[in-house]
Amino acid sequence: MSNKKVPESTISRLFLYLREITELAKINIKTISSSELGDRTNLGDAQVRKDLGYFGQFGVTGAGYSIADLKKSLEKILGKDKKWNVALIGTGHLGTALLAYSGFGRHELDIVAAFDADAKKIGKKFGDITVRPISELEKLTKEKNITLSIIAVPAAEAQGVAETIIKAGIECILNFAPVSLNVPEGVKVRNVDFSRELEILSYFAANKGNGRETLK
Amino acid sequence: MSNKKVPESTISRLFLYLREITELAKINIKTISSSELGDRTNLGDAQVRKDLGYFGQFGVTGAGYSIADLKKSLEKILGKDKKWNVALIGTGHLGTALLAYSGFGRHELDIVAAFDADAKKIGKKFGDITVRPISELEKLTKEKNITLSIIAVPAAEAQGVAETIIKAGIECILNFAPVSLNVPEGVKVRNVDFSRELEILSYFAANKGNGRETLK
DNA sequence: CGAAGTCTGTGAAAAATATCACAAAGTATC
DNA sequence: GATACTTTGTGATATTTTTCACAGACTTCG
Repeated sequence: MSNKKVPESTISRLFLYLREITELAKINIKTISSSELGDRTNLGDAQVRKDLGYFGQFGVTGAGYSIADLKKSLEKILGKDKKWNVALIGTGHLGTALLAYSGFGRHELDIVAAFDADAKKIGKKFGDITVRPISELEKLTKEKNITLSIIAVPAAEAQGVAETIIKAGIECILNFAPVSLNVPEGVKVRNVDFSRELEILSYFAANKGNGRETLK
Repeated sequence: MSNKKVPESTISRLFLYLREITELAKINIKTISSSELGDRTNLGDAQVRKDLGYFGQFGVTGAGYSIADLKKSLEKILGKDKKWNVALIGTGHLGTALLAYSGFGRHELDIVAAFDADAKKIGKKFGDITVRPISELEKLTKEKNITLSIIAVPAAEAQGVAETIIKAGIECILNFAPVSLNVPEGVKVRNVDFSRELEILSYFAANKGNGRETLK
């Protein structure tokens, strides 16, 4: 196991590998080679081995990786052996879609509280979650041991909400608002920005056939 | 203007710059320096200048960039002076949230048709869009001049849907399903994967304070 | 108009990331 | 158990991307 800094892109790919072998485990496949896994994720064999190499030696020379073992190791590395409680701020169209999104449940990531600034939305129920005023965020964070947060509010409010989140003691933010958040050192933000992604695609559409389509 | 290949990350950041100066234009600010713009986007002045440098010279030495001019130039470069028609496939929670999402309209990106495999959803109306069976995708693509597509279907169906999209002649896909799509050369896919983003955050939460938090 | 200050554009350097390529270590087969 | 394959783990290399740093160009102000 190397001591070098692990690129964030490696972490991101590890989740991809884990996702893939979880599917394979379901259909009872026992082993996989780096080249097979590289093909399935469109990433190549060397990338797979390099990424895993940051965390140890998981394979058997000549035979590949045991799916059961690799799955267990990746889950440990990626923190999937623990449960993570998530606060959702903003219960508009997107927020409620996220509440309904089954994908999170499967992954030991659990939205345990929802907040909104709009008085009309307070008290609304989504499954077993009741929408609360943002003023209660700090209290709930302590009570429910919340470590992750999702910002799904309009752009204009996102920075303020981020500050409230940080004051409440949460240090990880998934931001859906299309703004660049300013946060202190130590706070980790990841942005999900649909319209920008779609815009980037439109850039490629605009530049098809003028020599830029090979852009990578 | 350099002839070198433009990194995709540059394109992505150009949209960020454009977003920022569009806000500034609204409040009647006339010029901005690379360092100011770099601060506002948390990207640094050199990055701003380098990114713009791929496409030409837009600034005035000693004075910075004219916001009106830069805005116009970026819009041209990024294809925002044209209109792009988008097909949405999948009208579950996420799909309907996307239909309702006002962000797209503002950006010359327009969802003009929605499709679903579920017979029960066919005919449903969202605003002025009626949900259609996927079998009509190809026809509608021609009729409405659709160039971009959004996949918002369950993971298991995403690959099949992608193939239908490509057969219909659409070459740009924004994929919300948590799978690695396999597409032929020339087709551009971008993935938006909430649960992975949230999982990556949980990795950081899991590794706070053990020397990995400086990971970048 | 000249001096002091500001800010761009861009090569060069550094850092980060991905790919190659191969020795070493295993497996499979006969 | 020897031979032919297969596949890992990892230095070395290549590529990509970011950051630095400064000459040259323009502005501002007295």
